[in-house]
Amino acid sequence: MRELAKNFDPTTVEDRLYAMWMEKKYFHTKIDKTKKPYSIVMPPPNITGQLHMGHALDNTMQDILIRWKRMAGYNALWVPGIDHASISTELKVVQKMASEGLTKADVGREGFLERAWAWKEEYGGIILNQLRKLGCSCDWERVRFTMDEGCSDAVLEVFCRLYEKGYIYRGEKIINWCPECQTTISDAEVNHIDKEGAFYHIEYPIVGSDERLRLATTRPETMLGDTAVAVHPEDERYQHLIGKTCILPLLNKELPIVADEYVDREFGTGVVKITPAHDPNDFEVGVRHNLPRINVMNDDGTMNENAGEYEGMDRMEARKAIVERLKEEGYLVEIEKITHAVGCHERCNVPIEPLIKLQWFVKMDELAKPAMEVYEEGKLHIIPDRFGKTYMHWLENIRDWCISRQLWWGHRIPAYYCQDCGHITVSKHTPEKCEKCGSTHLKQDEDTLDTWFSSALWPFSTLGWPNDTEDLKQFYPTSTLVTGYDIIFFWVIRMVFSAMENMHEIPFHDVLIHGLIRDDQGRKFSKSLGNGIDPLEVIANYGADPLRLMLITGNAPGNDMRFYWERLENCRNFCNKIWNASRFVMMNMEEKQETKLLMLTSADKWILSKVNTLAKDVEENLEHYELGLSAQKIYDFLWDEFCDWYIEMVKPRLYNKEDQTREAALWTLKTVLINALKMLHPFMPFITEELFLHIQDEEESIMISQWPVYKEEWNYKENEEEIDAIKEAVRSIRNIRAEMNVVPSKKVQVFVVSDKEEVRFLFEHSKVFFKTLAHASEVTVQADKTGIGEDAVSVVVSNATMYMPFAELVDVEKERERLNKEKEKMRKEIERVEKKLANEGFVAKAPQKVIDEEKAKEEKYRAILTQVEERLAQLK
RNA sequence: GGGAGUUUAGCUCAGCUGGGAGAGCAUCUGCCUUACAAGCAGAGGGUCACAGGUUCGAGCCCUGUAACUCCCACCA
Repeated sequence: MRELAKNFDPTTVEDRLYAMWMEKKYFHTKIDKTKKPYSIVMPPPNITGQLHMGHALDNTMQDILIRWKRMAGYNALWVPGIDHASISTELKVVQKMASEGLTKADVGREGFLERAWAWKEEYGGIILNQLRKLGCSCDWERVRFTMDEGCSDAVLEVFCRLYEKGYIYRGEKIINWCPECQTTISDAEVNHIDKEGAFYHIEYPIVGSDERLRLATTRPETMLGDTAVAVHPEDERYQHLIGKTCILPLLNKELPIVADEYVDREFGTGVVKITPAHDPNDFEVGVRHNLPRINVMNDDGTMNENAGEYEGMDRMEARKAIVERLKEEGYLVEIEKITHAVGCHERCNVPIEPLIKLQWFVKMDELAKPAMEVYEEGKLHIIPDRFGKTYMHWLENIRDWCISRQLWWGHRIPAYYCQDCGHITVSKHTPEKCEKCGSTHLKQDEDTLDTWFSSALWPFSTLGWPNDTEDLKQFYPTSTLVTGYDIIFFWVIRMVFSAMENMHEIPFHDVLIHGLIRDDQGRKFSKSLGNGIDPLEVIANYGADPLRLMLITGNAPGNDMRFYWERLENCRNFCNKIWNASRFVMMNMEEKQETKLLMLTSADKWILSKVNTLAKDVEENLEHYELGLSAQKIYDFLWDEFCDWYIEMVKPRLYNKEDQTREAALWTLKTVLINALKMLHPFMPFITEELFLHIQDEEESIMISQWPVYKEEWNYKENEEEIDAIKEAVRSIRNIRAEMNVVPSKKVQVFVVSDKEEVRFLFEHSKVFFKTLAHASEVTVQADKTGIGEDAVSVVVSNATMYMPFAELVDVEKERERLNKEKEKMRKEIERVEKKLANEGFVAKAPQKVIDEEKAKEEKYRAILTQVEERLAQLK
């Protein structure tokens, strides 16, 4: 048994223990058909990412579940992995090349990919190493990467299958274009940000009339692509204009005035300019009215040849120029300042440009149905359940998913275009010739797939699909997916429908959703605010265990949480507390323990009973994913019950080597501590392992030790009641002493008076607790007040009155006042209970248990009142 | 416009199926008591946002109101 340092120092244990766990291969999971499987696939962090608080929370939760299930005898598997993060990584590599004066065009596709892979090799694993610092017990022999061979194979397989079934198609539709990143993005990647803007009121002259049609737009530059003006079909103001034409200012083009339900009569002037090539709604209107689509912009956000004299200008410059010109020519009648939501790319915050492009899409309506069904049928659980609404709402309103990206880093779309007949061959393997005309002039699509396409397959691709692997048989569907609410629509939904389509089975049974970690002012962590807190720094300064505990306590499931250093310090202090408690236990176990018949005392049985109840509660909370509650209960048990009460109660027995119950005390200390440490291990893996290895030598690691379960033989209800009575008495004495400013060094005699024999028996055998816990010099238990002078202060508890003669310092007046206060309090309590018990409805309808409890209270209060009154009478 | 969440002690938040309001931090008092001052003992502090309702009983369930937050959405 090694000597423990006085304080817990995480830096000296964490790496050593992690290395030990690795070496003993505890993280590696072998398939064991005799055990029930429990599996989690880790949400793969981006290879561009650094570990942040969100990862720390997400992975702590997963590690808790996995460690718990592993100890509880499950065949527990946690698959780690990383995501290629197409767009972020591509940007990083482009940036790096830029510093060398190179562009993508300079190095070409092959050269670029070489650099990207090199980048991945260099930086991609960093975040996984950071997870090790956190203590994550993933199976590192199963690390996957979204672009590794197997995952890539799964991607191609799914693409081909969906294409064959008609769920993947290529079409010319209006998509979200990021002029900055030069790629399409999906609807989910667009953030609507409120921005200051203007509503430009413009007048379009009616052909063959002096009338002018006034309309308002936030994007005047797109008027160059207008191909109609629309009004509501039932709008009385404009009935006479429907079917006529108007003149598009600046271009002097004639535009039809069409009627369409889309127009809101109440909004603006009730007239909308229709630009099918630059607005999704206008696009729809264009389809209904067969309008031409005129694209006036280039991919980089500058105006193109259709913009006439504005060609080459940036879209914002063009806006200014056009507004200026409209003003000059008298078409602009008003500029109204407004704030409106502008769709921006979530990654670069540049306003997206709706453009019509030929892209690949996943047809969603059919695929979404099974994903909704499994939730509605209760096969897929979302915790907390309120997020089920987010899930359903998104699925109900889902639109086709644009999956092609104009990027090089990613899974290249397996579509091959025949240069002769134009036929598209979609195939996992590069086809030698066109499947239609046999031509060998084939050219593969240049685009890659949305990153989320591969992540959507993660639960089964990581287990070996499309091969029929043993891992899939044992661990699929996975048990729990842990992720933040901000990612439900990006990922969770896509995993569910992908699984339903390809596996015909849900990807996971439970989805555990957590919130965001914010700074102490409630703001999101962000680079621009510079308010980020690096988990690795926290770990270096405080340890991984305090961080983990802090992240999961004091927070309701799914709620956001603020990062407070004070809370972290408190968790660090808790580490120190259990460290020292363990140190205390060990200090007393120095000599070889003899195996005697144990004589358990009430205190021993009480704490055993408590730890037993704890096991039951913790299990129940964990089953319900109430991780924070279970951790809190272990914390409270260890600090309050075990340290503050049991250890203090047991000290005299330990210090007296002749004590008959000394061995029982040691055994109980050790047993209870080990049980509590085991329960705490999933939450705080390092410190619990370190202490466990010091305290016992029966098991080789806490990580693979037996999880504590409730035992009926440790249910000592009577002893719990006894010790509770002692605690109440001790607390009362402490209270009085503090109130009267009696210093701890002053020992005072205590008389315990009770006319009940069994109470006297209990106190007679608990004298020691008053001496050690309540600074009593001598304790006398008796049936009446014989020999107790008037100068004693009294304190009344449920089953006894205690008297303490303080000799010189008792002020009878003050004592009377105090007792009267107590009397009044009891009167009120009795009144309350009486009222309750007199209520017929209560007696008739409340459960018997509650009624009995109330009756017991009444009895107790009456007893106290009687004793207080007796004492008052004595004082006179 | 739709949906969700929040409102509990000075601050940050718990409170799991309705049965006498809790924690951490902060404040005040007394203690370096031989595991721990990163500690121990004690204290103060709350109309559980507001108004109704259901119930024998509501912080918890229902309705409405207010304030704040978040998500979704094509009002040009």
